[in-house]
Amino acid sequence: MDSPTPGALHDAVLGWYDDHARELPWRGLEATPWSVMVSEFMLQQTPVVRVLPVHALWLERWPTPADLAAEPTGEAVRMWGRLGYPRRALRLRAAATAIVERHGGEVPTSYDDLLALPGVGDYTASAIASFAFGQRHVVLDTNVRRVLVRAVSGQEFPAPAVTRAERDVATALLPDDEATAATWAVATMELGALVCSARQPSCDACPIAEVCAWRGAGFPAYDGPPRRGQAWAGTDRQCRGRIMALAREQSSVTTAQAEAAWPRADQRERCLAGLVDDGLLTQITPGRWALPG
DNA sequence: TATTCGTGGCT
DNA sequence: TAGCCAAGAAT
Repeated sequence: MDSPTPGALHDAVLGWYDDHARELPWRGLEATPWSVMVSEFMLQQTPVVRVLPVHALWLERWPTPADLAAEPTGEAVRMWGRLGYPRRALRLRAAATAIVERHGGEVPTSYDDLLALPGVGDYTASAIASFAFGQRHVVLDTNVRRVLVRAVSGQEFPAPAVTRAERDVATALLPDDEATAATWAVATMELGALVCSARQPSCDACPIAEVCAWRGAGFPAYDGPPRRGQAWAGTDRQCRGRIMALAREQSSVTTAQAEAAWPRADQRERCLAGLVDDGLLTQITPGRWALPG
């Protein structure tokens, strides 16, 4: 099978996106850079359907970075709800503060300035620069990585961490034109999210199925290094989650409530101390904790 | 580079 | 049903 020309690949994916893109609040002409930025923080490791209602609440309450920066960190954590990884709420508020202090309250437009913000790594900086400002960047998230490794390399799943080869492939495929590159980035992500999914890809609905190397090779199973699952039962994360759920629901958490939520003493105390150390909780009196005010 | 860090739906 | 997985970042 001949390799497709980049132009043909672009046309197929961009055409598919034009017909099948979801209408999301952080897309479209009315979306501000701040709305895009909030969405990118929330979408880190969290599905779109769960982000939608929380994103709406945040943008209604804090329509600008300055609005969020003016609030106590505990309010950000409470409004984060059950999205998970609540340190993202702290980082988003810290990023808002940095935007006020360093960028006059406007979300910075350059990749380097974005990358310097708390909670912003390579993916998020590229995504904001591309989606909010229409710039040309390689945007390598889990969806794009899966699409490219399947279509180009013929493997079911990408390696645990981004490889040089992956980035080279993504760079080579990035359209030259700035606006087209930005649409390409969101289109390849959308293709991975809606069609080229991890478990049950809908190859019959895929615009590049005919040139997909993985499909062409007969869908060989992943044979790379084992991908570590995330342990949950009995972990500190579960313990921390229980305590944070109490803190969000109530004005404070007592020792007795924490004991009821997590009987194992040494782990409970370690997690409480860790949450305080992370800035997610404050010990307001001996034996009583609350979200930071 | 390998771990850690929430939450919940899906198969 | 018990994993697997979801627009990652920080350390």
